[in-house]
Amino acid sequence: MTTEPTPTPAPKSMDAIMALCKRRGFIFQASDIYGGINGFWDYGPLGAQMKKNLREAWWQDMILNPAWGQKGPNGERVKCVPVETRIIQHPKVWEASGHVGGFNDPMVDDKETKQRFRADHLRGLYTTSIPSEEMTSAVSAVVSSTANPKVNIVPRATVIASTEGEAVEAIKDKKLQKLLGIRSIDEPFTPFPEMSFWRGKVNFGKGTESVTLEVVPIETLKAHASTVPSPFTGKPGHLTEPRQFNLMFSTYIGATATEDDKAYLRPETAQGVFLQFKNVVDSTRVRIPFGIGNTGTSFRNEVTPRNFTFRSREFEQAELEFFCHPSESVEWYKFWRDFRMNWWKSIGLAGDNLILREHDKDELSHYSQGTSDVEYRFPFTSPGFGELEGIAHRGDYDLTQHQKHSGTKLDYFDTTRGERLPNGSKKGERYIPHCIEPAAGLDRGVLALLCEAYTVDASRPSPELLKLHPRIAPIKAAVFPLMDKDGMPEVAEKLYDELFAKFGKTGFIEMDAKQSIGKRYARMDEAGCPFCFTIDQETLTAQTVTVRDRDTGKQERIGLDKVGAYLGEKLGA
RNA sequence: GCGGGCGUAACUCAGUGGUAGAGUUUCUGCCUUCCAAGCAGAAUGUCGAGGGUUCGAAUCCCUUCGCCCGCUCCA
Repeated sequence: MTTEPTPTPAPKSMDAIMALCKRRGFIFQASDIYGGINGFWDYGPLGAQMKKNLREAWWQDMILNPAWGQKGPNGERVKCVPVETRIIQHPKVWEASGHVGGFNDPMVDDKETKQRFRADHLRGLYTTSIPSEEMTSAVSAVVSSTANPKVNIVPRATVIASTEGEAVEAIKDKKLQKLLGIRSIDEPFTPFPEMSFWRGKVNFGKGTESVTLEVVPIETLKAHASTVPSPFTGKPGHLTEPRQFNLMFSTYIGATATEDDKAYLRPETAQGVFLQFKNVVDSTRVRIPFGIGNTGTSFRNEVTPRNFTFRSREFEQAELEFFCHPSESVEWYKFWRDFRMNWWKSIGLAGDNLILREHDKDELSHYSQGTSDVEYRFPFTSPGFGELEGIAHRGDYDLTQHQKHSGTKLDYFDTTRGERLPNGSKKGERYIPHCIEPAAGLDRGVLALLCEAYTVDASRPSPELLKLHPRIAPIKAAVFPLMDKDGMPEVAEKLYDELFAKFGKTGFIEMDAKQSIGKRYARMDEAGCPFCFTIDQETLTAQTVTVRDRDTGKQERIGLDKVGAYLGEKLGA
């Protein structure tokens, strides 16, 4: 999908947003009084309620009334059920899911310059005894196949690049050449036909030599860490062996806590769903296609937690695993992708800051037939975007993996499929369902909603406000007696009681009589409260109040007895 | 992990070796009022933490923690 280049508005000030979040009690640093703890954030009163509103909206629109009651590609109402699964599961779960082994790529550090790079990005210049002219694909195939010779050959120089082409570009730089001990490049590098290396001619100081440029195998780095030259200095002996950074948090189960009791905190909630797939099918009258939803906390030991709450080490996900027949999976994938985009729009992220980005083919996991991200242009990613939710077509990968590792059958017997039998019923079909996974980050959602809602309008008496969608706003309404006397507080109290009884389940209802009316409006603007109802002199005589709209500042006068209905309509409650 | 910036009242910040400050906020009065209004008064500090130098440290030095930016990374 190509996106039209949209004019990028000046990003909002993240500092100002963070200051407001702290000032008004949306988000605090975790363990603040101890100096904080890197990568962890707490929610204050308004933030906690706001996040709950977001979670409830998800639950409402994904579990109780999935996709707003829309019909799916099969022409029927979408059916979903919830589960609540644990943060800690059997350690083997994470071996099956692949998180323990290959969660991330091995990294190498240069001990001298302290720089770190991905081991598989290291390209080496190898001098060969075979002159460039004589190198044919037949010769190179023989050379490559003889006991993986490159493992035991140390490159003359190294450079960091994700492709050979990039590496060639990089070593055009004279300064880098000098660093790596390259006198001159005597023949430009060109790709060698049908092989994964490039060749050229280089002078390392002993005259022109034929060289190949190719990936330095990780095995070479392990076996010859002390002699492989650094890509930063050209000096050998400063690179560490490739190290696997495990992003999983580990813990120990039981009071004795030995290595045998090691367990992991989940890096995603999805696996809990796959583990209970069979139990849900067996205990609930659900039939494929259907979804299982799960919200909860996950943990990842991010290398660099940063950007406020965007990349936290502890975060909450709201994930749906939607199971369907393989033949319908692509249709369901498109259905959920489009619905999730519309859903984020419906709660206030409408506009150019939200995009749906389809992953390129080479970005996809080997098992996936499609993945899209719902991405938001955060102030700190602008003009780029940051991921809010990933919608992935996971195929039958997860159920197959767990079936293999657990030894438990996880297939599904579909009685609506197969040829029709003489008695009228279907023969049935046994298969492992495919799974479509819309996985949303609730903390990232809250952050995006806050960033989108944050508005500075210098023409207003109160320039800073949060234009939060009424469904998400933690404070739903405020009641103000214009003056703290003449019977107004008593009327306000009564109205407050009424609104509290009707809407107190959805969020806070506030009452405030302190200070000037302007300050009270300003306070509510900053907290994102969409509506303020003010009791004035006229209320006492004509039984009407003013409603002030947060976004426009406009006021209208409505009957005191109509306030409940008015607010109910606006909140969609 | 590297480099740069920052850390002083609830908030925004001033304070380059000599008694910790301003504005806002909050609170108490008064005023009585539809947009951070006015007047008077009051409250609020382990100067991020630890150590050192000094007669004396918010200030200089070392260590450490956290936040922001860039690099790096991002199943």
